[in-house]
Amino acid sequence: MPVSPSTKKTAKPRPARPPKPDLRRVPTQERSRARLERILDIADTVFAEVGYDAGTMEEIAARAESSIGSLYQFFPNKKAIFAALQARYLERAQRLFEDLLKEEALARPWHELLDEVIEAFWRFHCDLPGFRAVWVHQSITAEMLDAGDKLNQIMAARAADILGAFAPQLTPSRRGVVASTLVETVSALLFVAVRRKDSEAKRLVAETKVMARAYLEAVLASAS
Amino acid sequence: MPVSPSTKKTAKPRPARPPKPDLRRVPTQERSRARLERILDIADTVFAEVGYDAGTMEEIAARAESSIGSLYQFFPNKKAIFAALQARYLERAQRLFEDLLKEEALARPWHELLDEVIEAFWRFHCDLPGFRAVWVHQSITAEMLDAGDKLNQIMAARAADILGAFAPQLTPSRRGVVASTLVETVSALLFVAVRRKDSEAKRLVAETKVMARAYLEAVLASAS
Amino acid sequence: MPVSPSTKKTAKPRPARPPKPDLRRVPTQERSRARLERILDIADTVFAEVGYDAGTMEEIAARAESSIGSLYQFFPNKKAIFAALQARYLERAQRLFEDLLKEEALARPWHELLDEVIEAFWRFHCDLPGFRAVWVHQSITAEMLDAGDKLNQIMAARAADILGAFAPQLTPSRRGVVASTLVETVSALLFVAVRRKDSEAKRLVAETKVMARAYLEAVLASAS
Amino acid sequence: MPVSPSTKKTAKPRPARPPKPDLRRVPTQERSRARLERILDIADTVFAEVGYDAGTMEEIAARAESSIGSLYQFFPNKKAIFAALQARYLERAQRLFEDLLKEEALARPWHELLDEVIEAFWRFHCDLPGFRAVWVHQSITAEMLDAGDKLNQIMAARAADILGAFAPQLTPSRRGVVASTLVETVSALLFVAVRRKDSEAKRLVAETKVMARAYLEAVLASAS
DNA sequence: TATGAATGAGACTTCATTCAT
DNA sequence: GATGAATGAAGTCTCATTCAT
Repeated sequence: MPVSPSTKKTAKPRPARPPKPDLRRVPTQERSRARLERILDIADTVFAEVGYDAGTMEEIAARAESSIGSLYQFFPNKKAIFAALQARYLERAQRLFEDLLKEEALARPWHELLDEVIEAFWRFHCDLPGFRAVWVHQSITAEMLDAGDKLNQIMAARAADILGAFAPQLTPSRRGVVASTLVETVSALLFVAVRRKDSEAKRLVAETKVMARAYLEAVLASAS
Repeated sequence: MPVSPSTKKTAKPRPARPPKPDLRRVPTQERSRARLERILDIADTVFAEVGYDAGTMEEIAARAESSIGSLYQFFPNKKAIFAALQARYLERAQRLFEDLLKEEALARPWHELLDEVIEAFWRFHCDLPGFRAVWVHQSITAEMLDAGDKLNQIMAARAADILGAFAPQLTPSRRGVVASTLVETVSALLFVAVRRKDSEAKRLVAETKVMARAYLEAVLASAS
Repeated sequence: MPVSPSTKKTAKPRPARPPKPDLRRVPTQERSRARLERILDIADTVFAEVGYDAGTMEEIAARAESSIGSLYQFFPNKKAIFAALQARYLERAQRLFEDLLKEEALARPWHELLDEVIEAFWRFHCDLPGFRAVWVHQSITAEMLDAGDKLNQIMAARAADILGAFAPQLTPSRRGVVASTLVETVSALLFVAVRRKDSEAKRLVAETKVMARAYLEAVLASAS
Repeated sequence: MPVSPSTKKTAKPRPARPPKPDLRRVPTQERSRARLERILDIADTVFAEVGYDAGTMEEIAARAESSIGSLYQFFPNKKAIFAALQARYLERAQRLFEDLLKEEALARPWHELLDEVIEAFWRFHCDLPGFRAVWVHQSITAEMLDAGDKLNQIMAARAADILGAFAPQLTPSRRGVVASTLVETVSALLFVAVRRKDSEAKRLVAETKVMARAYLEAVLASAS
């Protein structure tokens, strides 16, 4: 788990204008919602192409065929756009796994399930090219770091649950470690895979499955 | 998502000046060599602390108790400093593995060797905090990206060699895939581990070993 | 093993950067001192002409035949320039009164002294046209407000001292009130006078003397 | 009187569009009149709180529970709102003095009248906190400057009339100077008083009366 | 008429890089 | 060679004003 010793808000004596909300205008109108989504899509692409720092607000506005002013009507600042992207990916990934791990899933052999999850996550990566860029950037700014870890943490927690169903012989603590290791490994290998050319990528995804399965079997064997 | 990655105003009419070399003045003098090394050390720290973009030339110069002018006598621009850092890490990592994998190493059981390599690489991460920061940033700028991959590629090549000695039954192509997968996994997990707090990090390193060994055994088993 | 100068992976929990100092680079060089003074002179003029908010950094830089960058090498931000102007005026005004109110001054009839002080302050206003603009702006921003009052307070304190010498029959508290009232009146009337055309201004200054003297006489009469 | 509005570098090459009228739509409807008044009240508060430049149209619209569009239906631009505020204060102040200086007033001793006027003007200041803010800002923009002076000029003219009744021995020209000086002094001191804390403010108002009376007595004495 | 989303000029500020001393 | 003052392009963000609905 990330250290985050910082939950304290530090009790600033400052009369404290509240930190700008991430969304300035909440779009209820159909049209506006579409525009906001469009802006996020563009920003995603831009950040993916040149990175967070080099991606300028002007570029985003221009590509969205919008004006800088409009951008700032939706987001109070550049960071907020990035945060919104992270949130969007986080939500999408969560939904992906929720869809995948319904109750009936647990009825099947675990390695089938494992393969399927890996496969699904792989498609997720492929379909959303910005994901990697946005997620990798996490390490640069301290504030964004925790947000970055969050996804893996959530997935690890879910994986630990599943693991409980399949391998009750593992202590909860051990389950946590194993789940976390598994998630990080798969996550990392898929990250690498996206950058590879197609054939290589496929091979790497396949290897990821082998790796995950072998690891889990080893863990189970040593725990029996 | 809009494709048009080309709206950039780049296309400068500038008639293609040749790219600046990464090192302006090759320091032959003893004193100068030390200074260059010092600058790199500082830059490493700075980038590690605040990231590439937020790390300013002035900050680096100041901390190195040097002047901006001096910086530019060694490096033609900021990117060159970063590139030099990458090169330095690349070289160090290579040397690390060369030291580790001398001929006598091959006489021992492979899983012992594997553990040792992982352990050594882990210490490498711990001792050089800038490593991670520098390496993670790779993904931001296209030019730096390949440089980032290079290290893993080199390590993978070396690992494939070793693998040839221990598992001659694998085809060279398969050896390549397995070695690469292994290197990426270990690399990724150790990256994650550095950010964890101590006890957790240790556990993750241990899991990394389990994972690597299980994977290799699975590969060998299926190839026999 | 590599050198690794700073093993701390601290990632700084930034310790509350101190508020930017008002002067970035303290100019020791002759040349630089002149430049800084020049910048202040220009800024003074600009603010006097169009006011603080409408006076842009670019305008100041351009008129000083300098670049924006240079401006920011001396002052961390626009507010700092304004603060420097206030400080400069404060100091000049203080020096003016110190020069005027040496010990021998007390030997003369008080109304002569009063006339002289008013006259001197009037010349001060005339010679430094920015004074009024800078001082009047005080009321806009809360931070600047106190600074703005400071001058009158200082002058009032000095006036109270003098009053003690000439009118020992007044209680200290009453001396304070009278001095403050006097200073505010003179100050205000001279502020008005600067904006008048020459002949009118002269008449107003003369009236100011009449007013001040009449007030003081009334005060003294009622206190005897 | 200060004519010189011309030292500015203005001289816009713009082919002189006629200045927008200050009021776009003259509200004849009952409802609209109320709304306009409401907007002015809010604007007054906003400007008083944060100053002219920092007070945004959006803030004014929001607080008036109106929309930006509506604002622009009443006023062609921000400056016009400010001008309207000035006009309103001007009118109110005029009315105040008209009420105060009816014919029967001239039957009483002049110093009683003087005290009463000062007292009334003081209450005016206290009741309308925006007054000071609006009036002080006058000095910033040239166009607003003259408007700012206007009030004092009008009051001075009225005072000169009264003075004619009480002190026929003064030449009309002298009467003008004295009246103007008096008005500026009282005005300035009351401006200062509003910023003081209550007890001090009261004392300063009292001193203002002393000052005004003493001045007038001195003037009358020297003219007899 | 009323609304408030959209616009974009323009403000402040940073920082890589140059160059005179 | 060393220095660091000077430069100015470029980036973020604000806000008066317009205009389609």
